[in-house]
Amino acid sequence: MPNQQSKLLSFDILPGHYIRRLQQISVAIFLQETAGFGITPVQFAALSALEEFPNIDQKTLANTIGLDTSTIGGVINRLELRDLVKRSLSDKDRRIHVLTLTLQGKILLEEISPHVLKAQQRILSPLKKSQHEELIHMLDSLVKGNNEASRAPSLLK
Amino acid sequence: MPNQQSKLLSFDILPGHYIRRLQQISVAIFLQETAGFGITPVQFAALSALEEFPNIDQKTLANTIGLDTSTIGGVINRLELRDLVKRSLSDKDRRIHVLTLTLQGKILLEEISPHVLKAQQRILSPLKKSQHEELIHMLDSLVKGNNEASRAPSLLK
DNA sequence: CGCTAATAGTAAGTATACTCATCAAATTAT
DNA sequence: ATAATTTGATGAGTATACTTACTATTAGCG
Repeated sequence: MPNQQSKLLSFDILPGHYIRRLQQISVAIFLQETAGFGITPVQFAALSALEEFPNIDQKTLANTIGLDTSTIGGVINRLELRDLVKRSLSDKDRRIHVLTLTLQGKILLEEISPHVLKAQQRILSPLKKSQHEELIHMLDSLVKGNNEASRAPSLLK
Repeated sequence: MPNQQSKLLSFDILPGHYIRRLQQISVAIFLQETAGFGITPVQFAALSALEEFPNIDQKTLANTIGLDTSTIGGVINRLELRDLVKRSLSDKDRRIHVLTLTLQGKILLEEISPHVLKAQQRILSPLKKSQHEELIHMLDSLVKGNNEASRAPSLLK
């Protein structure tokens, strides 16, 4: 367990610090387990979401996986360059770019899935099996309970 | 709670996805609560670590807060530009840049601390008080148990 | 019907966070 | 002591992740 001896806040006992470290670790394990595919966690989320909800636009995809429209543009660019995703202009609304998985995208998604699963199990491995559900439940509460904070306007001027 | 209907992996039930979302939310709340200071979570961790361990070098600081030496360079640059940190060459080993908090850095750290604390409480607010300890304990286990997986493993034990 | 407001996407700028390559300085090995 | 290796720091390159500003297009209202 963490210790606290300074009279000031010690960064290393703050939830925010744990969360940041855990995110770094989670990404590292994902990349290790899926090495050779050249896919990042965000790219996997994008492909996975497009498999579940085909023909959605960039804005909807961004909302689905929790990104803003600026970030999703770059993600889709990289996936399009590798022919994993097709981006086409909508006829009904020419502002909208409709997204679909290509055949290659679908194949990659199937091939990478067991490795992604293994990565997730590795991340949770320090916990007892009984704690896995508990953790997921808490993370779910935290994300849903703070959802509106996620893309709030910056007050840094 | 999450639902799962696709035959493939659904990204939104994976721990990695929750962790990434929680990190985004955690940063957003930190920036909201500390608006006006213009300090990021990583910069706060760096200042806080330098308060606790003065006169350490960049490599040690990087290990302490869980960054690699490339990333810490930029962080220190920005803090140095704002006169919050002083970087000086070591006499004993001229490869080493020794870091110290300036007076301004110490003052900022004191002033920002209550806001950081409030941010942490806000992040945890969707959980019951009794679950806070439990979550921190699990995050601690996950980070320590997977510590070597990260490319910037922390030396904090 | 035309003007205004809202919306989808892009672009530029900042800040993590990593990789690999490079450089200078220090340490180790022969 | 010189050569080989290791080490601390930097720089280039890639990928999130956000901001504000801007363009193009559509929708809403009088």
